[in-house]
Amino acid sequence: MRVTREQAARSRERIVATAARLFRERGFDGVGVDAIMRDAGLTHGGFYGHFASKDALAAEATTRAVGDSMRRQDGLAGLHEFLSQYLSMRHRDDRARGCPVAALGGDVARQGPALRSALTKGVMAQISRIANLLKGGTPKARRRQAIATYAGMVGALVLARAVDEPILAEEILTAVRDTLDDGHAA
Amino acid sequence: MRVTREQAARSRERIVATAARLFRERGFDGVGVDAIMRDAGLTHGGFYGHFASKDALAAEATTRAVGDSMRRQDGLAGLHEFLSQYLSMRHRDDRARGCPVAALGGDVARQGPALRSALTKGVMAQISRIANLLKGGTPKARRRQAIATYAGMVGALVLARAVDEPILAEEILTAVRDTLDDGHAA
DNA sequence: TGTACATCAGTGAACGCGCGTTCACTGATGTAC
DNA sequence: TGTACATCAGTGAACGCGCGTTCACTGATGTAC
Repeated sequence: MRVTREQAARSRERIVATAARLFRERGFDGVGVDAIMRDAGLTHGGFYGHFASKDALAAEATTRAVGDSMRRQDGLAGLHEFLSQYLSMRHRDDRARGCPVAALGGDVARQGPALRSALTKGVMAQISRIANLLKGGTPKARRRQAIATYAGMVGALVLARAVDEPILAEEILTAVRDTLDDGHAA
Repeated sequence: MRVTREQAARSRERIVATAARLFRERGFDGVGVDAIMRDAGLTHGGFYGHFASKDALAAEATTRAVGDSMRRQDGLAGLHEFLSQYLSMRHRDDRARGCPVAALGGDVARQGPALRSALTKGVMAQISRIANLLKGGTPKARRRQAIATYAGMVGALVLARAVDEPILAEEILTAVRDTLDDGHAA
């Protein structure tokens, strides 16, 4: 049955938000169109009224995830707070709402160009933001340090998630957090 | 037709080696049993004479990839050489023979326990090796620094591969290489 | 050492299932008068 | 404002394809005598 135009827009919205969550949680190949639609409270047949393909949704969902992720950081006071939130067991165990670069970075190289482009924008935005949080040195040095900091963060999260022992995961997160904090203070 | 026992052992060997390569290149879900068997010069029907399941092969192939990766480092002189090899565009563009942790780390959390365990062993071995290459400080401090170094390496590689602009990829690799080299020298 | 039979590595067709996509249909919404 | 018709968001069945797995079969190897 037909629904209000406004309600249809809300449906589309819900599909994108659900996909942004599920793709991060289970990967692009780990979630089907039917799972997304069911989670959004619809049936899978209606999907193609909203999107041209699963790939098209994936690109839009990735853009959404990146945007949400950046917006979430707006409330953070500084790099120290950012680090301790990013490098936490809570973040490790919450792929669905966590950093899309860490969650999807490994897969994205095998996906379409739209998707890659969306994630690349996320990487660039994140580097710029970290660079702005750094103090002292030339802009060039700050950018270099921002890249190294972000790489350490993403690597630590990937490692902490890959490893099957929570104690080791925690050790990794703590070691990188402390090291980056030190480097920042110095 | 039946073949020599020796030849059968070589077949099995070839399947594992092929899988270790293809899984890193395209991910676990990106390669089918038939593709692996074809690449190994066999037909897919014979697969289950060698392995209980695709998952069982994946675990063995991951162990193999980790072992090969560690063995490859034996010839390296020190951390500086290791860093410049790991953080190179050549490594970025050669998933198939590169670091299995960077190639599979993102996927492994959604896979079976045998696979995760294989990759966890790789992470632990790599951390120990880097710690041994470091000089000065307590063993505890060296381990902490080794973890931070490894996280930076893995993160840099993941980012460089995720990003769709080679110039940015190179900038990331160089920035992390320089930063880690500096930290090591200091 | 030679012969006869059992074994079993590898082949290729087939099965079942899930997934992306399509399509005819429904019935409430939107629009023209 | 009310009525009649067109539109179209959403439904649910169906299609085609690929993939993991199974299986009957082949014929060379391994073994027992």
